[in-house]
Amino acid sequence: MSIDTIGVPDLEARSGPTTGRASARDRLLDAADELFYAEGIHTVGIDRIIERAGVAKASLYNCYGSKDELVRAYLLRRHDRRQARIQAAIARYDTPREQLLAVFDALDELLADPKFRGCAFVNAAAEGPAPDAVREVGEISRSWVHGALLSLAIQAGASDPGVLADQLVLLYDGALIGAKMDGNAATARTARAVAATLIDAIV
Amino acid sequence: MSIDTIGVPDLEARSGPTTGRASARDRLLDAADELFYAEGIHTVGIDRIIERAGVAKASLYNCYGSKDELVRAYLLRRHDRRQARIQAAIARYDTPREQLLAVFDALDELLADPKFRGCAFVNAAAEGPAPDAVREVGEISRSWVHGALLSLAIQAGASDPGVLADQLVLLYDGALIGAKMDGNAATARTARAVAATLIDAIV
DNA sequence: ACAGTACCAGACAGATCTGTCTAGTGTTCT
DNA sequence: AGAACACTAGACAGATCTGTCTGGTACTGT
Repeated sequence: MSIDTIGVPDLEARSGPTTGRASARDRLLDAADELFYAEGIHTVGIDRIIERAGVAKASLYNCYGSKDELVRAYLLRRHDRRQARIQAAIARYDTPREQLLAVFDALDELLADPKFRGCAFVNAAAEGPAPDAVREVGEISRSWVHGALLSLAIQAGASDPGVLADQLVLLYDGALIGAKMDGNAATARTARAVAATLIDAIV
Repeated sequence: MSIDTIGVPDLEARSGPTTGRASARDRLLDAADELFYAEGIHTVGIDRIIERAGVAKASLYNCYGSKDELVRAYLLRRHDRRQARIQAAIARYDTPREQLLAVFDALDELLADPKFRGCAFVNAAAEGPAPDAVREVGEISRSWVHGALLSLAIQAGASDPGVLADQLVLLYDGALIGAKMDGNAATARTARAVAATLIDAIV
């Protein structure tokens, strides 16, 4: 007890802006992110999360109100990361063609991560009749991806950009599933190759 | 009670070969199939299954030993149906090219079914760290699909049939996911169109 | 100094889960 | 008639789940 109490000021001096440790809210989100993604939302109970976060149960319900809302926060964070990853990949290139293919390069990196366990939105939706939070955030993320690919397809001068975007989303999904189910990280490169064929054919 | 008892001989006269009602084992598998697929394995408890099957709990454990083994039977049945569906689609055509595309026609029919809730194997795997039964049957089914496509790709004279088979599996997976997540049954036709492009390009 | 805030520790309620066990019913085969 | 069999009904154990509530600690701003 006293050791913990003494430790806090040390951390405070070293790192954060105001508080030393991350806030209970942030630690909860970190723990939820790791556990939900690795083991599934249904499988992971509140108790495991608060234990890993080093947080009292009351704090969880103070910060998030319910498990469902914690799930929403978890998925929103996953979406933020996906968005950032794809935008960063796109930013590395200048032409729409290269930018479209860069999306699959980013996917390739993702699949190579040993912590990869599939798409968080697909996994969450597959666990059963999805609560509102799961459907809503899933829809947000999927339509964002579709929109990003559509926008690039238009810039690439595709004759039918809507069709191309649908095809590329299909490849994106297929690579994610294949990598998860078969443990085969090469699916992103397969998808990239098909994408290149489609882009070059349709433009 | 007596009404049920009287009803049995009637059913016996009408239908089944030896017994009137289907056996407890079969009724359990029917109930498990519907409930697990519609709502998820984790979500559906034993009690719901035995209630729908009209079967005593002891009978479930007599027939299957555990919930996990019932899950295995459920997935094996799903695999059998998938196999039958694809084989039937292939049997309708003569040329390998048409047969490959027929796989996606069969998929199209599947997605149009209002009961469609995604791929049972993907869903089961997404619920969390998968028990042996889930991993084993999932692997059986996925490698069977891959093998079927590979065999057709060889017959079609593809220069690199392994690559083509990988690409087609990717499209198959992508269509399944897209249809589930976006409620868009058109993904099978999108996948079919891409498949046609790939087949015609590579052969 | 003191109120307010953020947090921790853990008991508790009420529901639900898998799996076991007892006891009894009805049919079939010999 | 009687043994074997498949099955039903439901209590029960033991674990686990979400969410609430009490009581206490430590730091912050005034």
